[in-house]
Amino acid sequence: MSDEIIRSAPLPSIRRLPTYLRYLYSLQARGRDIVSCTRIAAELDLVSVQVRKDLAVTGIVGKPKVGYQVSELIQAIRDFLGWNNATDAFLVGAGCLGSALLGHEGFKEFNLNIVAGFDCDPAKIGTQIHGKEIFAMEKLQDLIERMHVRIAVLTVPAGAAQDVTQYLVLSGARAIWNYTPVTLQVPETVIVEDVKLASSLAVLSSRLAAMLRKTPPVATRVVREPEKSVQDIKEPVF
Amino acid sequence: MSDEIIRSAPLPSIRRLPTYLRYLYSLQARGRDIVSCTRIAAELDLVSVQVRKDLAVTGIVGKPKVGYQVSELIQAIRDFLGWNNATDAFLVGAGCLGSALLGHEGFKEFNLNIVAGFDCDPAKIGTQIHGKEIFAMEKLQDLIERMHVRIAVLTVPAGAAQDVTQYLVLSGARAIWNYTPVTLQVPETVIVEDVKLASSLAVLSSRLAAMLRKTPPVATRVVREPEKSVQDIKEPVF
DNA sequence: ACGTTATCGATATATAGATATCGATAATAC
DNA sequence: GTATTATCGATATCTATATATCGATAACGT
Repeated sequence: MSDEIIRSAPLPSIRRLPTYLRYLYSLQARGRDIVSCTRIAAELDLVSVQVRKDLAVTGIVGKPKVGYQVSELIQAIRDFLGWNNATDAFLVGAGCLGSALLGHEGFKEFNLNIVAGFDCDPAKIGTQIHGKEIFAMEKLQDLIERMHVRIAVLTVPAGAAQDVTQYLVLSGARAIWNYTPVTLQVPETVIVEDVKLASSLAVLSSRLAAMLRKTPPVATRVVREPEKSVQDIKEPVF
Repeated sequence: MSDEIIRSAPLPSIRRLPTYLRYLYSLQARGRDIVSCTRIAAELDLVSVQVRKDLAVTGIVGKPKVGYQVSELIQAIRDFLGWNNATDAFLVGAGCLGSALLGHEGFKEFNLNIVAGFDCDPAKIGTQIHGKEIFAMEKLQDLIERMHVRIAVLTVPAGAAQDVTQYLVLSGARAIWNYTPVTLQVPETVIVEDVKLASSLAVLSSRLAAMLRKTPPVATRVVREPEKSVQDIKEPVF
């Protein structure tokens, strides 16, 4: 009776949602308030059936022959992702990459608000980076509790990643956005999402290697025209 | 006769290769020179069959009851990914994120060498960021040709992404590592690999939202011990 | 030396995801 | 008012990937 399978939405669909969201914003900026899967697919190099199935995971319904209400779609996607209310996060590891993320404007688009940084380097503690205060690691637990922060952005050196993670978990972090290449060990109650830069580069490298094997450098190339310009997008850096 | 299907390696396998590589480095640092799929799987939270199949794409062979030679494995993976010889790349867009990547030590691990940055901001042109010279965009074509650079790391604002891409393609770039959220339009001869930060955050957010729906905050948590410490890794930031 | 066992490589099965098909619906044209 | 058509939503098929199974091999213990 109670062993009904709660099939969560396909991960690939979830991954595509932000792309749709961006496109919808651009439509809104252009004053359009209705859109069809056919059109979305055409603009984003996908097929309409897939778009329809992806959008379905958010629970939205469209009208035959018409399409979807742009504003409703935006609302549905943001609801599904929990991007309607601003979410606070802490950043741990204010090195090169960490500092960049502290100042990254693009996160605003997802309502992700990195409120402060943490580091173990005394030289950094007490300073501000891109307007965000840097605290000592020891302050983490207290601040997580007091500010009800759930997400930690992890940008420490690989060697420190697991130790810091242990500390994060003990301090009450519920989710870790992991920019390190380390496979983190966490209890089941804690969510880890890896930003695997290395995986991404691996795909690029192997494809490039394969292509260079096949096609030795050519002199002329044809540039395909962008199908429909995705130029006039109001949203910023990413 | 000639229509044999050249089935390229599964993308998910390729994505996992860097993880194996890192782990193998750590083994090497600990002086071990033999390893089995069983062991790799245990340490990286995978199953042995999958590891075996993944490693097989590189063409390596192991010995029953023994495993693989660590050094051979490393060599095979790096060969497959083209990470044995240093690869030069240009970075385009020296903003917040771009600057961070210019100074990012972790890329050394993949033998990726970002040799210079490009930007349209006159204030940046001619300066150095993390020791890398910043050039005017106009210099791109000439330098790509003269230095035989194939890879461009794209970190411009979203609004400029497609235009800059067009320019990159015309300037002779063969591969684009895209850190922007834009779906780039390129000719088939050019490789694009997207680093979809937004997708990653979407997964994190939706899982967190789902978890918070189910399990309201609890007071106590159990911390699972890391199975085998992945601590003593010599490799740096990522 | 011989049986036992850990591991590999290959093959087979299962699952997840992508793609194709089709009836139903509502807007538009006539 | 009726025919036509674009689109949705559901179902069906196909493909890619993950998981399971199994024989072969080589080290190890007895």
